[in-house]
Parts: sequence; structure tokens; C-alpha cells
Amino acid sequence: MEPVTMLLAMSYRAIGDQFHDRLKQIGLEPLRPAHGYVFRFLKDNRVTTVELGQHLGVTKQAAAKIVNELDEWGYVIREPHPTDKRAQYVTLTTKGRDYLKLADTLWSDLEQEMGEAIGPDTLATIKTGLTAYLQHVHGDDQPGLRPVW
Amino acid sequence: MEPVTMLLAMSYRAIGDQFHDRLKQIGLEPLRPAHGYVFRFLKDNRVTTVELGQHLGVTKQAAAKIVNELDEWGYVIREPHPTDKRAQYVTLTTKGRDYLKLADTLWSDLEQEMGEAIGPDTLATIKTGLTAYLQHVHGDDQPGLRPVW
DNA sequence: CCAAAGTAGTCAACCAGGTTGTCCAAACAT
DNA sequence: ATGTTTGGACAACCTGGTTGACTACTTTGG
Repeated sequence: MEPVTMLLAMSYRAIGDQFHDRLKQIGLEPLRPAHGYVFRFLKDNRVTTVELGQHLGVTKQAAAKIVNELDEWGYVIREPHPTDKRAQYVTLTTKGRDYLKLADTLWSDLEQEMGEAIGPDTLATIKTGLTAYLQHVHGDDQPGLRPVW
Repeated sequence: MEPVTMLLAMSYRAIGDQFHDRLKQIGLEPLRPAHGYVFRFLKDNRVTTVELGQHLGVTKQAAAKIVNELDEWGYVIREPHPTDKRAQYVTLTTKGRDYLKLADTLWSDLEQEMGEAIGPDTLATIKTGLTAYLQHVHGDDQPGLRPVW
């Protein structure tokens, strides 16, 4: 049997590929996984580029590049920070929120299909098991998002 | 609860980070995950650089770069192909086999610890569940290894 | 048997997504 | 008031991949 690490990598890749395929059929800009993480983060948080970078685990410069793209494509806008004249809030546009909604549906479809393929109870065990593992490894501080190759 | 994709990504990252940390303490060359996949593949297969690239899911040129590094560091050597004068077999040196043995111990330690943290039965369910999922998605052809960010 | 097509490997140019380093203007802590 | 920290932008660079071109060798089909 493959080591669990392999299985994690291959499964992540497998489900991600399917997501990407379905997204491509719809024909949007070539959004990458990182963009999805940005949207999901912006949805619940009012943040600056620096904070976004910390969340993604990249430098503020790298985060700024991503924000630039998303801005050009109309998924986010920058708003002046109310009290700090240096800073800007990055927020989702309607287009951004629409995309996120679509993506979330897609993800939950795929998760549903995974449940049908391997059994909903098995899927549930996987999710609680991995959650517990992350809790065990990271305690209460945020785990790294980005897989490293 | 986080979507299963997130959990896969974060868990892969979490266990990979631990592996990397422990490896660093031993103080070898800065081997990356890809190198590990190479070693594991070379262990059971007599292959050329082209075949290695196919297995990794990268171009032959990219595979050649990796082989070059590993050759310089003494983990692999190139041998002339017995019948095809263009081709070369890439094989593990003793140093390469030793590294692989070490890495495998490390991985199984980490898997063991994961089992202790979340329960061996849960871990077993995760492994069989993910294996079944991969079977479902890819049938009998080889799944992509490399996580994409 | 030989010509045409295909393949292993190398070299070179390029690209994408990060990094570090530097700077400015604004904010914060004495 | 001043010295230090911080958000953001700009630039140079690094790494791990890509595509394209080319050579030497192999394979295939008439």
C-alpha cells in the first residue's frame, strides 16, 4: 500500500484536476488554486495585501502580484483604508463573489461524488481524521495551505 | 467543516513539512519532494530519463535537470543502455539507496505517529478510502503525482 | 535493403511564480 | 519631536518548469 503522504498528494491532485477541468469548460480566466484561497479568505475577512500574504504563506510582494491580477480581471478592488492612509483593503467585487459561489458549488459537487464513490461514511471519517491530524500537528495556529513540490 | 480538498492540501503540507524538518536535522543536500519520488521510482524500475519524466509528469528536459543534480550529488549514475546507443539507464548509487532507506523509515515513523494521533483504524480507513477514490477517478492508469498550486 | 518517420538526449531561450533588497510615506512609541 | 516600525511599490534575481531546435540513433514499411 502506498504511504499515506502519496495518497494525500495524489488525491489532492486528482480532485483538483477535476475541478480545473470543469472550470475550464465554463471558460473563465485561467484562475489558479491560489486565487480560490484568496477568494475564500476575502469572503470572511476585511484584509490588506500584507495580511493576505501571511494567510497564503507568501511574501507581501507575491501577494501583491496576485491582487494585481485579480484586480485587472475585475474579481477584487482595492479600497482606501479608513484610518491608515498607507493601507488598502482588498475586497471582492460582485464578479468575485459570483465566482466564489460557482466554485463552491463545484467543490461540493466533487465532494459529493467522492462520497458516492467511496461511501459517505468513509468520506466523513477521512474528513474528521484529517481535521484531527491537523489539530494535532498545528494546535490552534493556522496550518500551511500551499502544497510544496 | 473545511472542504475535503483543503484538508488534503493542508495534511499533505503538514506531514511533508515534518518530514523536511527531520531531514534537515540530519543535514543532507537540500533534497526536494520530487527527488524522493525519483528514488522510489528508480528503486523498482530500470528506466531512462524520458520514462522518468513521464512518471513525474514533467517534460524530459525537466527530468534531465533533476537527474543532473542527483548525479552531481552522487545519488544516481547513468549507465549505457545495453541495446539502444542513444539511451541511458538511470540507477541509484549506494548513497541513493541509503537515502531512500532513511527516507522510508522517516515516512513510516510519521505515518505511525499519525496513527497514534488519530487512531490506527481511522488512518487505515483514510488510506483505503483515498486508494479507492484514486481507483475511481483514474481507473488503472497512473494518477498525477505532483500537486499543483 | 533502404528511405522515412520516430525517439533519447542535449542545448538554449523563455516564462511564471515566487524571493530578497530598497525605498517612501504614514503610523506608532517613546 | 524624533526614532522605529509598517504598508505598499519597484526592481533584480532565482528556481523549476516550459517550448523549440538539433543530433545521433532506431524502427518501420515498401
